[in-house]
Amino acid sequence: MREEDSGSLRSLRESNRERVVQALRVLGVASRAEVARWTGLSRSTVSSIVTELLAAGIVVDRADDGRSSSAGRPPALIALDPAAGIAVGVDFGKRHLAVAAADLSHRILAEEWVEIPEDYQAEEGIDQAADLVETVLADSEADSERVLGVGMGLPGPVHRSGVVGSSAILPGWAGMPWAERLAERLGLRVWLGNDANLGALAEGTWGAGRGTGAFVYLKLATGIGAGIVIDGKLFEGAGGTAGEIGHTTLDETGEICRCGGRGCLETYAAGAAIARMLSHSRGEDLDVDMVLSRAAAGDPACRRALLEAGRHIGVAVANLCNLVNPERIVVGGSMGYAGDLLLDPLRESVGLRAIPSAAEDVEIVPGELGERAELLGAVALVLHDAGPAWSGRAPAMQQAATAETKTSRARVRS
Amino acid sequence: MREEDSGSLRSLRESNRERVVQALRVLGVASRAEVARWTGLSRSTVSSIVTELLAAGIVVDRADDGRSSSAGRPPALIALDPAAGIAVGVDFGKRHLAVAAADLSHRILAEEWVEIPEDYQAEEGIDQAADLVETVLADSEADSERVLGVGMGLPGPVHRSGVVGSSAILPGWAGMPWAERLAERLGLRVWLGNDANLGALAEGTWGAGRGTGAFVYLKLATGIGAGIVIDGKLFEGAGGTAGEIGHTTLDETGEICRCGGRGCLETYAAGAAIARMLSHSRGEDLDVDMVLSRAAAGDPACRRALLEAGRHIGVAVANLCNLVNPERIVVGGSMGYAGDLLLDPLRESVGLRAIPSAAEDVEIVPGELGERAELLGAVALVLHDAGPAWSGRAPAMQQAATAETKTSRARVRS
DNA sequence: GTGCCATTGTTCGGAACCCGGACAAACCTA
DNA sequence: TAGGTTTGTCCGGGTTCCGAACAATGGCAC
Repeated sequence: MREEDSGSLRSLRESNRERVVQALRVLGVASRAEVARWTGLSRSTVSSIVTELLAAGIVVDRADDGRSSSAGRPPALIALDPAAGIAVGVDFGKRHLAVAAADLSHRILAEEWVEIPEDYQAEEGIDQAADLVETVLADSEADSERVLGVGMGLPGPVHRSGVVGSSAILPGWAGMPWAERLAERLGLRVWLGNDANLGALAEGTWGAGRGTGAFVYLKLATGIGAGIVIDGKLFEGAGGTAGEIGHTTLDETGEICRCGGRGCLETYAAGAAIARMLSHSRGEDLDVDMVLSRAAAGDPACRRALLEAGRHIGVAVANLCNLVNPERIVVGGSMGYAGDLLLDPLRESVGLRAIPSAAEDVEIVPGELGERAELLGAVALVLHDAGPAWSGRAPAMQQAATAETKTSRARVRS
Repeated sequence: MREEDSGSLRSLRESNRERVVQALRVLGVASRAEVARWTGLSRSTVSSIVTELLAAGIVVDRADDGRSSSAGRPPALIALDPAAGIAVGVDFGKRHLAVAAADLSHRILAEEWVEIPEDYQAEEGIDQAADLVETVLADSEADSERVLGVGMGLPGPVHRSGVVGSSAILPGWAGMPWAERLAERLGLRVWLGNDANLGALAEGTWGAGRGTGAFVYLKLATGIGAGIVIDGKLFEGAGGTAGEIGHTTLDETGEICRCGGRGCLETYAAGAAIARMLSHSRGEDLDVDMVLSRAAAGDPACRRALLEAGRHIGVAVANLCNLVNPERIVVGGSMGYAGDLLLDPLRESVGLRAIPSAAEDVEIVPGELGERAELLGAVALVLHDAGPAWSGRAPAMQQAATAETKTSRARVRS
């Protein structure tokens, strides 16, 4: 048992408080009774916790919602106070940089998306991101005191230590703790995450992964990555780099990959590989987006390329299904928009290669959040990880509650 | 939130009680103070819980352990009452059937291991297992009232529904809920598990997987399977069939595998495949054990076969490391005994093919429990899953505690 | 409109629980 | 033998959850 205080009454209260917040995160606007039903706690307990949260300014009354009231006393609606915290998300891509600021209810307050030149260097990237964060925060008119922190998504392995691993997309970034740099530059706390993991977080919270016990988010873009979510929690593995499906060996004698392996999936089916292959055979300079739009328009070579990519990806996904046996696979990333042009051969491959029970258990669907999945995930990363910061605020919160409550049954030791 | 009663005081007590039991499971014989330190609970809480457990007969005093006492009052040692429950484990292999009975402290009371003809049918297997369970229970002189249940391990995918999937080892078993049959025959509750998962459970509890955040048990025998343990809990996936690494596609154009795929790892490197290959080239009928002993004796062809198997397995394990990023991989199963003859090429393969950070994070070690891993895991399955049965007994337990305690501060409503 | 009903939110008492401190017990060392 | 140390128990204090009772509030039947 490594938890520091689990088992105590305090931790029980804390987990119940977190549960109420989670309920409001999911329900949006709700009455205390609804929260009680959702959490399984009694109305009295919920009432007590909500009183604390109100005093702490985490929750606010929401006068009325215009909902048709049923028989009985009309509920007093509450919701998370959007103004209680601002989370910033930063998403680095191969050629784009996106930044968004959102409140606790996940409403996006301001957002920026800029194209940046390929193969930009890390320093430039960080600088530009910092500038953009400042712009976005200014646009959102957020109280700077309320900014909880910044979530930063990178397309490559992110080790638990905070060091970025070698990546096919951002080769120059390896080996340095760039999150710290951004944190220093902005004076804000920064959480770092792999882009596929962040996409998984987002799709699992608001998108196609909701309500599953185990699902995998597959990001098909310039590179190929995956994020594994188990029981609503991201599974990151020992070092934080779980989900690197792009380096599944498809052919032991294949092309040497940047990762040091041979015949990795990425060398066959990543956006970069497809574009390179078609550019070569066509003699013109294509990128993934062009391939996708031409395929949609009916270009046979581009369709064929997607079909083969789907099959190749399907082999790796079949392996994944055998190993992880997920309930659902959510496909996102720019190539995910190819729809069934890519998904059908992928499904076919999985059906042929995964063991029958695993193939039957899994459902392969496109993502619901589109190209903003990673960005939303970066925001979610802050909201989830900064959530426990409320427990840091808890003493103050309880004092506030005490001051508010006349019959101060709750008191704080020191 | 689906838990029925989590968040309440009762559930807190229950989880603390379970924690104390878990501490005793791990520590064996211990003082209350040691348990308090291990669990992080206060001495008073532990004392109170232990009083309950003593009254319920789950825990007993262990007069003295002959341990050299340090300065201070000598501890009053306690331990789980071995007589409080008996768990039976059944392990089906390709050519063997093993049954063991163990007490709560995991001491094996009786054990049987019989060779059975290859390709035995399911009905025969179940019958023979039932007979053997009865023999073992008789040998162990166990009070039949105290038998908690039977854990049953099968070498093939076991779906959550209880239906056995198609397996290369037990082809005739697919599609039927054999656990129910055994349960009816014995009049005992039966838990069903995949053999690799059970091995993982065992190695994670007592063997080479202890203390890891995420580890994988790799069973290399007639077939190849894996069990994934995350935070001490078995990860089984949506349908309960996670870990089927044996059907990783190594070559899309390879031999057709029993599972319906092509070029699966098992067709290259499973014990059955190696034996078949060598038998063919030698013109004599070899089985895995013979290959292993000859390799150990220096036979070059057998050594070569193991080397190549190791490399092939390494490819699939590298994929697994990329996806799951485990901290450790524990290799068991009969082929695991080949030691570095197999593990060195396996490690080499992983080093070459897994992404560097994942390869650095992982440690590949042989299992510590040998051929009994699966059997012990079957026992552990019962002890873990029947553990919560104590909560069913909890009311009685509390009444007992009340009767025992003079100043009965604890009371029970109904 | 009036009385009944359903639902909600609050409050209060009861009970369960954990913790810290006090204390006796028991052993070791000097 | 005295002092120190660790252990197990007990008690008081404080926290927490729950159930029941109650007031508030609006819908609905008549």
